[in-house]
Amino acid sequence: MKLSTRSRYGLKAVIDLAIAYGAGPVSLPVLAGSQGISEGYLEQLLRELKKGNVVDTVRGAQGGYELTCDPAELSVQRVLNLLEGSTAIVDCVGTLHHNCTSACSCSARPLFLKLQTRINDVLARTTIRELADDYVQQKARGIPCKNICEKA
Amino acid sequence: MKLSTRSRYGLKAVIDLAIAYGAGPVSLPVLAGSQGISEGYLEQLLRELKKGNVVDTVRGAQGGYELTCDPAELSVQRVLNLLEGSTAIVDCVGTLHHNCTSACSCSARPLFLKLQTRINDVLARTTIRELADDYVQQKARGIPCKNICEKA
DNA sequence: TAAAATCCCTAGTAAATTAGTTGTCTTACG
DNA sequence: CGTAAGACAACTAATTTACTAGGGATTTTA
Repeated sequence: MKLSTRSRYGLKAVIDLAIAYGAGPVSLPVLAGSQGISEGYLEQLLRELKKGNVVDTVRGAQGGYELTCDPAELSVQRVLNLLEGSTAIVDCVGTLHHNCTSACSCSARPLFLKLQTRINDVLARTTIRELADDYVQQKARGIPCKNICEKA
Repeated sequence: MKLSTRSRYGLKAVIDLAIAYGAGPVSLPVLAGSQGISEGYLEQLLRELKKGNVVDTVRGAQGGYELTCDPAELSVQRVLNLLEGSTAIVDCVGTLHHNCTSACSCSARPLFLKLQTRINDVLARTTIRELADDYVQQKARGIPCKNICEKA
């Protein structure tokens, strides 16, 4: 059930781009530096997002990445689908072809369907803009860290 | 985001045990045969469930596995937590210790928390009894397979 | 009491996935 | 032209997943 680092890194990069939306492209070194990860790895993720038409690129000096649309119009679902390949928890409830020959007689399928519906609901309703706004506001208010960062 | 086969096999085995609840233990060969998987593999999963006190065992001939409690009192969450180790989508929203040092300044954390809440909600509210009942009824009515099993 | 049916446990392994790294090429700005 | 950027492919290392193998312990039953 874990979300891959691909998804986590990629999603955060998209949020960074949302914050910079309208202010010109952001370069890979800046995006990677913001998360402290390698440029090579993040580049792969951004390329997937470009293929999916979520980001656009500007080559050459002063170039970089930028969102193709307003963050308010961009759902988390769309982003994660590109990064993760699919957001289905089991193949037999995904939108694409599946290869479970016993889906109809599967005792756990009702659960899977219910779970998937709830997950899709959150992912489809949540926009990148919301996440970016939350983040900016949180930073502005300087909310202190309470018990969250403690290691066990 | 995928659920492992551990979870799928293990969960289905628990549903099988729920259907047989009160009628004596069910042996490993029967449980494994029901899903067409190897006994050795399923045994590992059942052992985890035993450790977690979800199933009990009876050794020797006519022995097998049985649920320790009424399926109506058994949540899917408890079962999956044992099989999957944790049902957290990212470590920083799990109940156990996590090692993300920047959880407090993480731009995607609000999403993760919301998602996890919805997932936990479904998992905690859904009982094994419900799944078993659904399954038994579906079988009894002989609902035909509509478009679900077609391969793409 | 011996044989058969069960669960118990550890260790190993093969395949797949994840998480990267490296290096070369292309494009554009100044 | 030189430098700052992205584009792309290929390779690798580490981890996780999904098993398999095989012997041991316990209980029933003939």
